[in-house]
Amino acid sequence: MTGMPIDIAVALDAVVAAVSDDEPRVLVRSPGEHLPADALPAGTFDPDADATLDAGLRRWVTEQAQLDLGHLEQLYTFGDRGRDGRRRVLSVAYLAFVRESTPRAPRVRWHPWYRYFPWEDWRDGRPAIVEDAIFPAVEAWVAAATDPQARHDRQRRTRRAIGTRRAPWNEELVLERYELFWEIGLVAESRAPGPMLLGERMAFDHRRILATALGRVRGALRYRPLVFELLAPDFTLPELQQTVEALAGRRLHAPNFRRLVEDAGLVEPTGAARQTAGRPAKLLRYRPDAIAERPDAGIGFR
Amino acid sequence: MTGMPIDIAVALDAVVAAVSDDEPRVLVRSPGEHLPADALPAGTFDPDADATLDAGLRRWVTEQAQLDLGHLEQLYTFGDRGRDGRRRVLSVAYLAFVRESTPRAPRVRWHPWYRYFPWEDWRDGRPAIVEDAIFPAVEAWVAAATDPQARHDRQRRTRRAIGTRRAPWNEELVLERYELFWEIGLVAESRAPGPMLLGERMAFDHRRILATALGRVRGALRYRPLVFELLAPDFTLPELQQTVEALAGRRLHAPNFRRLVEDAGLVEPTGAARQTAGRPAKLLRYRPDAIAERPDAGIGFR
DNA sequence: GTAATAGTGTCTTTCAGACAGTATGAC
DNA sequence: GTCATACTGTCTGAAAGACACTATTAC
Repeated sequence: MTGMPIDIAVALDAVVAAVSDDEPRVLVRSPGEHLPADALPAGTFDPDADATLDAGLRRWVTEQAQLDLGHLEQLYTFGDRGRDGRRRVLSVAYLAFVRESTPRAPRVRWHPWYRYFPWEDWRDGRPAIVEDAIFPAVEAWVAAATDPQARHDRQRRTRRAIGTRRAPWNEELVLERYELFWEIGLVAESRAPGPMLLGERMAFDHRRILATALGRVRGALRYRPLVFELLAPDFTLPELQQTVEALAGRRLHAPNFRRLVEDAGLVEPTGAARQTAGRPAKLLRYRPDAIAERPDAGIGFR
Repeated sequence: MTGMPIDIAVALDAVVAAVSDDEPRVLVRSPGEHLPADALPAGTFDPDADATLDAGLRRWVTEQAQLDLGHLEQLYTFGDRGRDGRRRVLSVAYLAFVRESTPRAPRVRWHPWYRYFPWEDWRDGRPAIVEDAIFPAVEAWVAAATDPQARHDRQRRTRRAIGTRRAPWNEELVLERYELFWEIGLVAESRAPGPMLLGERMAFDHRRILATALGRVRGALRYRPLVFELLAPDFTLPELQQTVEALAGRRLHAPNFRRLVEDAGLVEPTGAARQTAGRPAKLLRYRPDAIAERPDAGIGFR
């Protein structure tokens, strides 16, 4: 009834994220033989070796990066035919967080996430690349549509992905933006890359997976206490804020951030303090019970 | 570097949802040979026949139910070893919406969603099953933990999944509840089912997939204009409200609902009206431009 | 003292929930 | 007129953003 069995190679791809020096970083394998550009840690799923997909993924990451993953969640399953030009047809992508970026292994490194997406970091205001490169290129693409209906569709898609005067830039639509740029030929991975290429390229469709991950992280930040997976057990409120800002890609208002976190009951003081250049900051720890009390506890900034 | 190719059978499972007569319904295959209980439409993914996972899924649903799907989104990929006791080890689940529940095919029927989850429908207040069956059973399970640490963990998990005085029932945690009941033996699919079994059973792990879907729908309702996929092109505001209530599993305040929908700019009047037993209701249509203007436009009820 | 960073109090706007009341149809 | 359903206006309270201000360190 459900057809003859057909066997397919299944890959597991890992987006392993950390934040250090206020910079979101992602674990990548450096280029080498068979690897034209940076690639995510990945491997084949072997059901005989691993009971679950999670377990298989953890095993590959340990093997390739000597790293034990903390929080792990499934991202998306990509199944385009010949998506990476090889035999593999299905790949299940996962998103993982680790507390520190110290562990290393040969051929693997922590790379700043925004090198692949320079247009996504608005912490110092709107990046020049948006004004100088993206808006003109996308506007030209919209204008190039001959059919009025097609032009209207492009207009709408553009407005959603990169905003306009009326519709502001939506920081969560990372994937929509990347796919738009891919289609227009603004990224090296495009089928027909144009003369101007944005950001660093990755192997296969790994930058698309990374875009999916960044969008997911930004959406989840508000609703779930994800950030704490990236911080040391003890941290200060400014450190927490800077980590959130790094991932959200924009600045937050410190007094309000403080109130949001405290009112949510997400943290408690340890009693100690951390030396800084100014007034010392109180050390805090995460209070896991918060999630039981308020099931949607996150840092509800807008 | 990424290991020898290993081939795996990949299944596609479809949760196809519709709302008719104020009742959320899901498309199921009726029991028969090789099918011990209701099952979701499903089939094997064949990359030679279908370029994408989506396309394969649409083909299977068309074949099994003579039904063309509208909106389709990926739900989750399940990969537990021997999850359905047969050879298949991976299954990619999708969620689809259709506007009407008219089309049919042999051995396939529209079944009320809440038959599988009677504890999820709070439209007429808290269901008796929650008070009479679920709370006692879960409390007994918590109390049965000998280790104090284990008891505390069970306590916390319970509080999150089904609430208490302080923590209210969270309508989105459908999967957490189902998994809790599965573990305690309150559903027929459990490894060790107890004497009391809640809701109708399904084949394989399909009820778990259905729980994932219901949780996803409830979460997405607030942020994305999903409901309109389930309604005829013209509809009244009360119809819209009842459809949302059916999926959310609870009643909403009509005046506020009206304001939320109108302020979001999600609908516009067609000019016509629908006859009812009282004052006629104005007919509306969905305004797709709303999503471009306010990218997070949904029906933001709490 | 100044500079630098951490932290507090309060005003204002926004928005969702409650509720009282009005409108328009069938009978 | 009554009944039933659709729709409107207004108050209220919670929460988030802006902003002015205070606190505690190093120098």
